[in-house]
Amino acid sequence: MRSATYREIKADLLRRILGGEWLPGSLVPNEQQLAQEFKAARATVNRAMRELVDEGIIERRRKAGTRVRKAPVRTVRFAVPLTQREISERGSAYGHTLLMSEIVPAQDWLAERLNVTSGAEVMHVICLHSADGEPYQLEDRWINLAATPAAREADFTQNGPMEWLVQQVPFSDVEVSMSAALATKEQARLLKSALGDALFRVDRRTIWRDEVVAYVTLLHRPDYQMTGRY
Amino acid sequence: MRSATYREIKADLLRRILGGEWLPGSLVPNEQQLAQEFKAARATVNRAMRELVDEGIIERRRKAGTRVRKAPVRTVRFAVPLTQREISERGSAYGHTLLMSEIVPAQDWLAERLNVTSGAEVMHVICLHSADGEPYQLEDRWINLAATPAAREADFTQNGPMEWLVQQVPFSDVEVSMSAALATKEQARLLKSALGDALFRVDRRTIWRDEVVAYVTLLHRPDYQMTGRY
DNA sequence: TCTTTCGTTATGTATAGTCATAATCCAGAA
DNA sequence: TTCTGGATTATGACTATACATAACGAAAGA
Repeated sequence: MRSATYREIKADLLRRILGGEWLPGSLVPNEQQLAQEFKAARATVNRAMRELVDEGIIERRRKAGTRVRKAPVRTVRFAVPLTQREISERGSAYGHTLLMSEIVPAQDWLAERLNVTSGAEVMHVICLHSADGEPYQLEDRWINLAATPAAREADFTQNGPMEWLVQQVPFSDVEVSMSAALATKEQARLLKSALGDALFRVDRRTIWRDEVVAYVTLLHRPDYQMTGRY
Repeated sequence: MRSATYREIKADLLRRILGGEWLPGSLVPNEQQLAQEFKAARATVNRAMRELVDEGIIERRRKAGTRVRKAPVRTVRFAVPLTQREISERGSAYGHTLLMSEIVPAQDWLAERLNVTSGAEVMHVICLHSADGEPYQLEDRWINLAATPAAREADFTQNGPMEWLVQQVPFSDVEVSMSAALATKEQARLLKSALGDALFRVDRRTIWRDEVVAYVTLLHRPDYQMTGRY
């Protein structure tokens, strides 16, 4: 019998778990035994098992051994696309209109979100993204000028503020929160929907080197869905 | 100089990338060179780099070498909690009321979602979850009885249908989609909110062994937020 | 000039052996 | 009886080596 690859081992272990052969909570044979069974090196079995840990299928503790998780870690991964890419990958024509761009002192609520002193200069940009000419997303962004002074000279007519920011801070940490919100009159007008429609709202804080670079609210049309998979 | 661990190597590579020493798109030294630099084995460098690939920081291709990603993979991971756990971990008292439980033939729209023939028997369960006595989430679930016949005898008054299902199929594949919806009169009444409020809606299809086991719609109170992090 | 072939190269995977570390368990002391 | 300190054990990590594989690129052939 030929020795198995780590992928084959991983697939086989997964099969036994999903197939109910090894029940949740039960102890899995140790690396030595499995290595022998699959005629592979212990390191190979180890790699297969490590990936199963990453996927939340099993739990491992030194000396205690390896167990099938009782309640698998259930997380969904959502892709967070740039609006422009999201639209063009659907095959639609992307466009955006800069509705506002001004520099103002930060209000209290904003200063807290951006983690700056109240009254510090921030840039406020409102931008409407469209797909095939139809309104798609309303972007309301606040940029911390202390963290990214280059924003003063940025031209958001060519690239939207989102694309610009991603170029500035490609490896940022981001906090996201999603909720539902009722459309105000102004929002409804811009998104060509009705006053009081339920809009899907995404709030993001972009953090880079312990500074909040930007805070943005994205409002989507009522029919918008964000989908993901385990 | 002592040889570095894979964690140290990974941290150092990350530092150089985040610190701007290695710019997006640029070529990273190969494993040999890095192994020499860190006085470690190639396998150790390899492991560090593989984890950076997992995290979407770098891209690797045989022969072509390793590059810093230009547009890092941006995904958010959301924990998908069981409602009961979500509430009790907040320190609130959990409760639920079974509002309906009946077996009916599947309508066309549902048959499509459950991937069964139109008219097949499905179980329809509606359940209201509460935190500290206040309505928290309205669960409207359809269970494919062909896939989980045991649901006929299940008692959802002790454990909610969600907990029951997780026990039945602990390792399921799940499709999630989130959106905003307007509260109907009935929904508003149950959630003690107002008619026409914007509710945060989550739809989930639970798939196990290529069968759709259940389809559920979860409606949250207007102030509900789902948060995550990169 | 265009195409095919093949050598080179960087990553991908596997191996055996070693040492490190955390956790369990048990024996013996207080 | 309770506590403490090893002995044991399973995973975690690292090394050196080897071969596999994908892809680039240059040389050979049409």
